[in-house]
Amino acid sequence: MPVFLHDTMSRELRPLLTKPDKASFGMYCCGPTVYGPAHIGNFRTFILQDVLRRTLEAFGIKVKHVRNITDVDDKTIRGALAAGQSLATFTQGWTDKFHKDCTALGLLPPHVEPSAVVHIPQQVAMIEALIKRGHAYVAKDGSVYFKVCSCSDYGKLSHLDRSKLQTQDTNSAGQANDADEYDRESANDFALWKAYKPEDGENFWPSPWGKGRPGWHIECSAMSLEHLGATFDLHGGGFDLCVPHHENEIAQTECATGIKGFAAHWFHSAHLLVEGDKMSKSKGNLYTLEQLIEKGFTPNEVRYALISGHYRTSLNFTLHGVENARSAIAKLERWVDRILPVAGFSRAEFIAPQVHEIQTTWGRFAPAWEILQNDLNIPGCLGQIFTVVGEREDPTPAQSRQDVCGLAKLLQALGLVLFVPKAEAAIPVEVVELGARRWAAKQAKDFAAADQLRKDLSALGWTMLDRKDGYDLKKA
RNA sequence: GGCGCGGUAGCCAAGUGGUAAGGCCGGGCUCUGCAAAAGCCCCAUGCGUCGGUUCAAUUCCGACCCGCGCCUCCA
Repeated sequence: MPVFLHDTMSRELRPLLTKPDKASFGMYCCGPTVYGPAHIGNFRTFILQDVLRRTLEAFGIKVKHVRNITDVDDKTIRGALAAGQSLATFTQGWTDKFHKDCTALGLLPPHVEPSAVVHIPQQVAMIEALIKRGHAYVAKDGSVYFKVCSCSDYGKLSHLDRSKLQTQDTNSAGQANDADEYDRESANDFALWKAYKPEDGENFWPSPWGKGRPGWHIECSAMSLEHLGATFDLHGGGFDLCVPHHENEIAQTECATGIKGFAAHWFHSAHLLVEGDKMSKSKGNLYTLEQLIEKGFTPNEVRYALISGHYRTSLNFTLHGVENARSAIAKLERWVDRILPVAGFSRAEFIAPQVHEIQTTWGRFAPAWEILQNDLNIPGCLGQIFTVVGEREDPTPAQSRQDVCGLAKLLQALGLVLFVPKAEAAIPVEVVELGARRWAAKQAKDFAAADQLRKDLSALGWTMLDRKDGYDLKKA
């Protein structure tokens, strides 16, 4: 059974397979706009795409994953000017930060990560093709707009009825949404090329229509065409990108190339709620990975929390949820630690990729793998993993070897890592000393003194966990 | 107005035409000088409401109630 995934356009579950004439499965994902730190909502989408890619690879499909960097648009230009930096310097800084977060979260680097700025010639060529074919027009100020009414099937992704396309009189900022003001023929038309304005500073590029910069939507069309061709296998992004971004991408590419069938499959992930609220800067609930690390969570725990809901259902991200993730991971680690000696594997072997190649079996985790392949049901898969973990009877060595291999492969598909060494806080000298004295008192059966020393330790914010043969000191 | 999503235990969250996975929390037990950790056990006769279809519905159909998203920059 192949991997099945819900497709936004056809609204049905469809198999994901490489075309017979293609060497790999082409997957394009709309990447970040690098004008600030990406927040966990952005990362939920990228992590889900990463799990999809890993799942396809675990299934044996060779994937070509393309995810762009949007490094020219209103926000990046505004940000660079405000920071007094060149656009390139400004966006490189945020790109580096993005890459650092991605690595921490266990995201595999895409095979190609195109920059919009680097692909401006391709965008200009595409706009020229659109004008030539009668799908775009040049406005008085030198801007170029896409003529939506020239594209008969515009809106097919989200099943918009073009005759009922309604553009509101005002936008969310309360400003008039008036076609005349923008020199557009229709308020539905969108910019392919934006003529230079003084507030753009030094950020402009030459074009047949004068200096200016590309519109946002054309960037993705040009980059996907360049790296995956006029048609490819899957296009992903957040649900909010459906309209208008992805509708526009379809229209641009299909009208420019004359080839229908832009992306064969559309993968959209639902948005995140934070503590029950929509995420927004004004509510102060817009977490970045860095903020969560400051709160003491690991990126691995954040990743677990972000994938613990189905991708088509909005997930309520809470701090409590990350704590749940931490407990769940710890439970998994304990189980693996218990079964590893039975299977004859070490922790290092469990984490090392060669273990995954030893056997092709999934052991008792085969059902979990089946569930994951059915519409990327990660919560269902995790539930099944814990069902196995909770089984009463201990497996035989042979069985546990298969289980270990199966679980290792499954965790690799989910991108979750066990036994991540945690940076333990340094233990102050006085705490070490108090601990030693309490242990001595306990050995001497002077329990009154031992209890007092425990109290002293907790007053300093430390707890002492006794084992048979010693003790651990932990920050409370 | 158009398109779409959801309502399952204290919280989070799967799933199925045949009587509710899993995680967290909570409770009990074992262990333990104490405390913790760990292990074991328990924890929804119920899946928004009301009808319908059915031998059987939380699962299908209809109506309704509630919450939400998009149509406007946004993962």
